[in-house]
Amino acid sequence: MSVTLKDVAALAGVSRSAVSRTFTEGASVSAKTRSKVEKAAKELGYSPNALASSLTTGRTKLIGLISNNFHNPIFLEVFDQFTRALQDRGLRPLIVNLTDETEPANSVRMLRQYSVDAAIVASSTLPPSFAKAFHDAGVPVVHTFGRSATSPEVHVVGIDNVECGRMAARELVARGYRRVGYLGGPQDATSAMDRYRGFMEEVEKHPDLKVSHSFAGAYSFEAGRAEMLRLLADTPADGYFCGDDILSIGALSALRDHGLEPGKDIGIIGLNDMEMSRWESIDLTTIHQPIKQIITASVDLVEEMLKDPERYPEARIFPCRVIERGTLRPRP
Amino acid sequence: MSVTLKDVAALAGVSRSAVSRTFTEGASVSAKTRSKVEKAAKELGYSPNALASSLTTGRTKLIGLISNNFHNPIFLEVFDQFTRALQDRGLRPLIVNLTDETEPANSVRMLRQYSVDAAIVASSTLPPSFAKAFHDAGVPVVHTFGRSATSPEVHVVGIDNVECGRMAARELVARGYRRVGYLGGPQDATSAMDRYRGFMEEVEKHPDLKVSHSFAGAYSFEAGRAEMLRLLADTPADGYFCGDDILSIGALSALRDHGLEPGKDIGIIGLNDMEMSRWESIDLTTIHQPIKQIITASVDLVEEMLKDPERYPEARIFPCRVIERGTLRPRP
DNA sequence: ACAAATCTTGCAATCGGTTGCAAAGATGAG
DNA sequence: CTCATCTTTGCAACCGATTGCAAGATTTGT
Repeated sequence: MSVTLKDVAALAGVSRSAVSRTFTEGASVSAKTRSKVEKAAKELGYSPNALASSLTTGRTKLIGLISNNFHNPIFLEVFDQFTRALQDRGLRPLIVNLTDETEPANSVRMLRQYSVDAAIVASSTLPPSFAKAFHDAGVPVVHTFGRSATSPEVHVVGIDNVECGRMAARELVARGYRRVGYLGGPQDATSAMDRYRGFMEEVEKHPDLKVSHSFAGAYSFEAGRAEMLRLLADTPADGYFCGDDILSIGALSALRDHGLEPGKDIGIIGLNDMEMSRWESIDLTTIHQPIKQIITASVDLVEEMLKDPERYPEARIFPCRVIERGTLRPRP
Repeated sequence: MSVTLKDVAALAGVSRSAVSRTFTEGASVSAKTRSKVEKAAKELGYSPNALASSLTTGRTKLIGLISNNFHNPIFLEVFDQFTRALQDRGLRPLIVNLTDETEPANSVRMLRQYSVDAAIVASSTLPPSFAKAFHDAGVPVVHTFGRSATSPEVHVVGIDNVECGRMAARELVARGYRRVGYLGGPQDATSAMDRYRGFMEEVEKHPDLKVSHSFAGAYSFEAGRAEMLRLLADTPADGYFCGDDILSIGALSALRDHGLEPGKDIGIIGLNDMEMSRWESIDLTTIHQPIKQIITASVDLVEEMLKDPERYPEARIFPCRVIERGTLRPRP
């Protein structure tokens, strides 16, 4: 079958310990032994069994990557970045695709069975308690795109959703929209509610505004489109903050169906700045979320937790900024 | 730290073997022992260490999932389906994100270090030799979206790309397009070349047709758009087969920029039928690739290989069909 | 109630590595 | 050249499980 430590040791004429040591960083082996071992290893095509060694070292370099967002195209970018960032640092992503029914306890158990060194919960819709379940089970965890808090119970990396809500509201107001609406993600998503809070907080400073809000059933094209179609059937607002680019794109599709020109007849501002928003046919004005930095920071935190598991939970919140494109009328 | 077999055995007052046996299917344990053990296990919150047991059983239930397609939105659907299909059967996906430089040897080594039970290469752009490298290293492998062959060297699941090329050509001809073009993916992608072959084979039956072809730099929106813009600068064809929906969508964007109406001025037929193609603003006529069936079949094959590693390589090829939408003029 | 057949159970070896410890070897100072 | 010091090495125990085997416990048949 597969070649083991013992085989290499036999061929090289040294003890198993010697072989083990040549493959572990910073162990004491003479140059002579090392070269004998390396020669034998190459000859046999040996490579150490990571799982077996994890038994004694207690480190698997496996990182659980948990998400429930397999329908928002932004998550392909997220997975791309996460998987690369992890493997660049010698860590291996073990994916968990949360379906609606899966309860936290299940994923926690599963990831513990595989002795993951840490877990990353990548979702803006899961509650802080979900991430906390890992922490409580002794699995270091960072909640990426999680709810920001001044004293979080687990590491959180993401943006200030409330502030983004305000930012969007300010932007609509500054461009002279007077009937403004919030079109958010599902009401049980923490991100949707936080963005809503910020939005309302800001618009309430302007008593002359007419304000409305509604929530789509999911962060998806279809949900955004359906919700906007519903709004258009009645008296719509003239400027909307859509809680996510994919909702915005759905909403844009609804507008065009009604022969309305986005940015002229009705304004839309999104959130995320995903690749697609840049497409000429979409050209969405949106709030940029610095995905790359967020992911790098998340993986940084994972590494730091591996060094010091007792590390005090921290929130790393990144600033967002408005990206000017074609779906809002210009500032006066 | 974490609770082990021994702890449970001690608390339950039985041997370690007894505990192990209550947790392994079909082992011989009396009802009495079993209940004692289960009680103790629950009390301690014990769950067996999958990695430790893999040492003796030789099964990790880890499946390597290897891809280089992190920019085509269809792959979010693919990942969604794969991860669910695997975890529904108690298997765990270990992701490898192939960047351009990564050579096969690296991923093979890495996955062997983690003793994956099998590997799935999910890519239409990688050559058969890539998948074969896993096979040669003793890792059971299935190449999903791989090149179909009558006697493949490894399991292949996918579609007949040559036939899809023919199908697209027939469709264009039947609808009266006389100047037809192939706009394919990168030339080093096997799928792009196979689709090209089929397309040419079919159009060459009609000597009166004017035929052209070109290849985009990647399977991406930007590449499709760029290539179509280039074509429009000269004398474009009147009907195109774009080798992938995302290329098509890029091409459509280029057409609209030039004030051309897809389906009227210039016809486009894609391949994949990804979610986005259904969007009203895109409404792409395309060849449907049965992703779900392909993935289910791939995971089926994985399971069968686990039972019988010597299984003879097999190609499972699924039929495709044209989905009529708005980017080709109707058949006469 | 007894022998034979069938179940259960614990012992101990094993999977592929790692690591503390003490002995052996190398190096340097005097 | 001797002794003290620092490296290198192999032994053996261990990580957390599984499993063949033989002994002990139960069940079954008569």
